[in-house]
Amino acid sequence: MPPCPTATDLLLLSYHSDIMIQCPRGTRDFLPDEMERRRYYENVLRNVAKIFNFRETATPIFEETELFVMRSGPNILNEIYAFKDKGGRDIALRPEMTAPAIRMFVNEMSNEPRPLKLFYFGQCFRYERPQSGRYREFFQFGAELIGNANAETDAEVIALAASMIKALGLKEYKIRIGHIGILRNMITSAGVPSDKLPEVLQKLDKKMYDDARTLLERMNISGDAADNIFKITETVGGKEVLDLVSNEEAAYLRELAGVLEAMGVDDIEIDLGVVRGLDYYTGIVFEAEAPSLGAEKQICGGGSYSLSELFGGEKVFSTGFAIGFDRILLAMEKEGQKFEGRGVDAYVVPVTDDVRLDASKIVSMLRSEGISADIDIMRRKMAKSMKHASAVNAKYAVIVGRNELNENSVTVRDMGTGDQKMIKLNELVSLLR
RNA sequence: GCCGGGAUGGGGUAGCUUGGUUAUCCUAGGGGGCUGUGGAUCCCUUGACUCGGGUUCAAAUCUCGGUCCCGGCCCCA
Repeated sequence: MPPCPTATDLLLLSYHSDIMIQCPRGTRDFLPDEMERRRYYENVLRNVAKIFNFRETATPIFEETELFVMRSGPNILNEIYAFKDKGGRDIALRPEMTAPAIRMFVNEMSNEPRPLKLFYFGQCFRYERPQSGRYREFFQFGAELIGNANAETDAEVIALAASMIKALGLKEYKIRIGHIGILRNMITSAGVPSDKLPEVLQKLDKKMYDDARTLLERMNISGDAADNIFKITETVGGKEVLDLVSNEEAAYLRELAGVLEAMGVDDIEIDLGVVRGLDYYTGIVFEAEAPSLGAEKQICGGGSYSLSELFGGEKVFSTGFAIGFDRILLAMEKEGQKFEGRGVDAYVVPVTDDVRLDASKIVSMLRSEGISADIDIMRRKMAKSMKHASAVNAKYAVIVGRNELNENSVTVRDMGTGDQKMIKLNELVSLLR
């Protein structure tokens, strides 16, 4: 190992260094084209949220580590970026945004008129092995509806998620809705003591039916009852599948399906076998997946929960979800959805060097009128500037030459069609607009 | 954390099995010609073997390790 380079060494190196620094594992740079695309779709999501009267919030990118441990348990420490800051505080980059949103609600919004309809967009961080659709820095779009535990609340949130996916233009996807209590209720009424419930649920979640069967046999559950439980675990379909179960959770889902139908949300399935490991989930659970994505195909996950009392607030029911922005963009790309960048509206081309100041005045005038405009600053010759205008996808070339200026005019060339004409300077803005 | 496949100019690639001249081609970037007009064409030019060790007279090529990417497992709050 060579000695640490001094500042001077680094300065010398920086002149032309062989050392290349790359993005840290699992992170990405976004170049202008990609960024334009991302911003566009971010705003599609924002607009849908606003139409549903959800309002945008933002919380810090890092929080006290304890916040996430409270929500998800100490094991989460293995999977997040957590560290001590220079003041000795335990800090973590946020791995999700529901806990921060509820913290914000408890701290600062608990007296706001209910319901609260909040949404947010931002990056989260998880220390996991990256693969397709899974990054260490990733972007989530999320929403929380804090108010009441009822079917209208849940329907509002599910309708929002469904509208967002639709608005993005994704074609192949499935939204499944389940209720955390259906299986639980069934299993306990079959005679499983409640302290054994988590163990059984875990086996079912991992589809280890043989293990589950021996477990149930040990508790004197009949083979028929076990078979019935396994069947329900696997059942997904339209709302008619709810007829297979007669508990109150099924009745709730039926009511929810009715509200969704009234709202025109028709692209959902009922999944009777939903299981969640964490116990702050109180009712419905839903998720969306895009089959084109392979192993990391879940693009949206949500449900109703009660977290606020964990963070020192009153007990409030909420329903929320998060969309995996990177994944859903990836799915759209795989479906062949193209995004066309806009390019600059006007590219100002001085014909000769002696008109550059006049060209600068013109580009400046266009900008002050709110027209995106650019000008040759490489001191290129005219032909090269035209070539450049074409390369940067300019809509119009504004050609500034001595002939034009003598008539108080410029030549405007439509770079798409090649048509061009000379027009007076005072008509330029209205023509470009 | 585990299993497997990869990494060659800014982007896309040939070469690797069988080590051997100046590392192939396309594209992109910069400059120039066609002498006030882009997408065409021609000329010049910039620019790469992921990093480190080993084997060898000689390594992009063989070998070991690191890093990063990709597919899958685990996890998925």
